[in-house]
Amino acid sequence: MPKTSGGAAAALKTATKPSLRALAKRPSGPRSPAAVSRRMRQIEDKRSVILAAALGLFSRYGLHGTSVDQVAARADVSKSNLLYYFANKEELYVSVLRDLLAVWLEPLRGFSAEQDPREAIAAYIRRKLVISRDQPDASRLFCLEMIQGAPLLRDELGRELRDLVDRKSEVVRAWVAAGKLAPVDPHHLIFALWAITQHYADFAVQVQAITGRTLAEPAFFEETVDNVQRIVLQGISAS
Amino acid sequence: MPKTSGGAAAALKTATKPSLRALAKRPSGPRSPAAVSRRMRQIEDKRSVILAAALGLFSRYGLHGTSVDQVAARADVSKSNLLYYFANKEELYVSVLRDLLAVWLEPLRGFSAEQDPREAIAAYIRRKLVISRDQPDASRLFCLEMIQGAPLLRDELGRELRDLVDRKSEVVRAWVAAGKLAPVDPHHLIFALWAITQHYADFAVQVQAITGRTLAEPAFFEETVDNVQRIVLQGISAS
DNA sequence: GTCTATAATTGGATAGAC
DNA sequence: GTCTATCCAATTATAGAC
Repeated sequence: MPKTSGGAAAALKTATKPSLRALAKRPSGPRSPAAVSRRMRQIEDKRSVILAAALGLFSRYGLHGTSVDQVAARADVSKSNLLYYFANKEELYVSVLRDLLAVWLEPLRGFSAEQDPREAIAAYIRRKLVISRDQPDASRLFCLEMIQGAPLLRDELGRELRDLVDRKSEVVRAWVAAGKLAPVDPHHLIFALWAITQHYADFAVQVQAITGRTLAEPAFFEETVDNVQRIVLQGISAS
Repeated sequence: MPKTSGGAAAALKTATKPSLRALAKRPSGPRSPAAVSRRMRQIEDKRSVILAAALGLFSRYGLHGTSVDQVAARADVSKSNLLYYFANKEELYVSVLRDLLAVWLEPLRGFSAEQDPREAIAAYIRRKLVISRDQPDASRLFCLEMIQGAPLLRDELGRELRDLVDRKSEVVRAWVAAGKLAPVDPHHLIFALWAITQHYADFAVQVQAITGRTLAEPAFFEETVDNVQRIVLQGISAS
């Protein structure tokens, strides 16, 4: 296997910092099979391990509350080795954030005017709560970044997020126009959906302090899905 | 006036660090009129200025993202002077947090079983949104602290918050039992109310990026109150 | 009470050997 | 690619004069 590493790997071998920096900037999407040499796999794997460790710490203690040393320790690499893969602390932080936005926006893409709104929204609530259960770190870091004014996501917020929300707002408007939904402002509806579902990740400590339970418990998870769906869809007025 | 400062002030004059430390620990509630000498007023005033400055910075950048120097600069005192009033950075931070919990819990106390649930909840939503509009810093810092696992509020969460929520949950249960409210779990309802109303403070940047508006605009504020009330009370299903 | 040093520590980042 | 050693900047906190 090592012998099969061809031109790409050889080229990478001579290249040191500069090419690695270029690599670092590429978003971690799927790559063309030809480019996936064994060496590049190792590099990507290590980057992933570091990114995962960084997410766990940044999401709890923030950028300034986390030291490079701590991330390195959790990823089981040395500090200087980490700084070989990421030029500096901020680049590491931004790399983590970048991967986040995709996860965050994904569920909303599902909405389309042909769907039944009640089913679509019920499904959306469940999907978001699954994320709050399985990826609370991602949710928390996103929240942290927002609270701080999202200095590093501001540009993307202005574009990607806004575009998506605008498109989905049209879907909601169409539902309302067709009489399939009570008259509600699309923006406020989307905010409500985001807020309630994220709450169970961001305020997990509070939820646990009050109820004594977490989404990790299947029974509590289902109970939560059911209640959130009912509140948003039916409201709480007596029928 | 200075001459009227009697025994209490004189006692304070000789006492230096120790007594000031003791003073620092006292929660900033109303004090007996006799104890409010002119000197103590000055001390309390200065503490308040520092606390306000600290809230503004901690709520944006967190404990570690804020330096004592920055707080001092914003409060218009020197760093060492600040450290005369607060033993260290953490004591300052905890002092800010302490004042917060009261603000945070206040609106919920209003609930009582005799009220009409729809009116009570509508009023609650408005009150919380007023806080999100007028005291977004408080909301954000509270959120920051929760995300980090509330290491400094954990104890109080376990008691004060839990007790209050338990009592108000009984009120909600009574409303449901009386058929005045659709069957909903009190905890999830309270979480939903908290989440949606806080969202406009904590995610203000996102709200602004998407809608181009803020709660500071009276029209947008009223529109928000109206939509949140409708979503929670009526739900979004077509009637 | 307030200020001017200054001590003491942490933590990000680099240099250079291997 | 990885490590050790080290530099350097930023900050917390204290000492001590006024």
